[in-house]
Amino acid sequence: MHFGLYIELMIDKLKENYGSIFEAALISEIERVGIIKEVASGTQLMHIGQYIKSMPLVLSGTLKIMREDQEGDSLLLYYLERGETCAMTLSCCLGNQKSEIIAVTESDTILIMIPIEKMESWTAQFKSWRNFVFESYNHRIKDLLETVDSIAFLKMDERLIKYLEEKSRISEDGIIHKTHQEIAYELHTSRVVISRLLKTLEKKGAISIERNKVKLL
DNA sequence: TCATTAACACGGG
DNA sequence: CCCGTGTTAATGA
Repeated sequence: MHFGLYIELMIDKLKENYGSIFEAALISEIERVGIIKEVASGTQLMHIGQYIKSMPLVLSGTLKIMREDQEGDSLLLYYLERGETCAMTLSCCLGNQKSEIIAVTESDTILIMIPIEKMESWTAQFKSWRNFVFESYNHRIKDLLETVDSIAFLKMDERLIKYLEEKSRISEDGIIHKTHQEIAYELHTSRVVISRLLKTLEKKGAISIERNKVKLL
């Protein structure tokens, strides 16, 4: 593909996703300094302890933001979709802190990376940017609280249902393309439990199960 | 009581 | 055969 045409496409995507919230001057600033990055599904973008040099704007695809312990066990915190950015990145950038989380692409994803030096000047210069950052913060904290509630107060069967609802909302065809093992990994439990719970959900008629597939009814 | 771990059988690709 | 799945038995919180 011709490179100039490719850039044009990305700019279209940028306007499509952010055009309604950012003023034109800010959009062209993003075009000028942003670095477009295409990432294949299943790639780890962020590691614990890594310093963050730029912040991502999601143009297409989905990222999952996860917590990880020393043994490498992990837990899903929330998803990032197109039109969103990562609040953890923002707090890391502002405090020049190491990352507390990991980010993995859930599908093929296109990002625009914004150098963190721009953060401060844009916050002063563009009202829409300021709003975007604040709203992003609010949204992420809301998601995070929901996850905390879910872990603290819900049993695994209810957590699984919530998880399936969230996943099918994000998925294009409404089908969750995951193995029981992968679901277990994200909910931080064992495959036996997921298999058993999915089986009972199927018997209740809430879902249908195929190999590598779960569909909500 | 319910989760985890290990183990095994079944079956589709 | 390999992998995902369904199930069970033993053990522990």
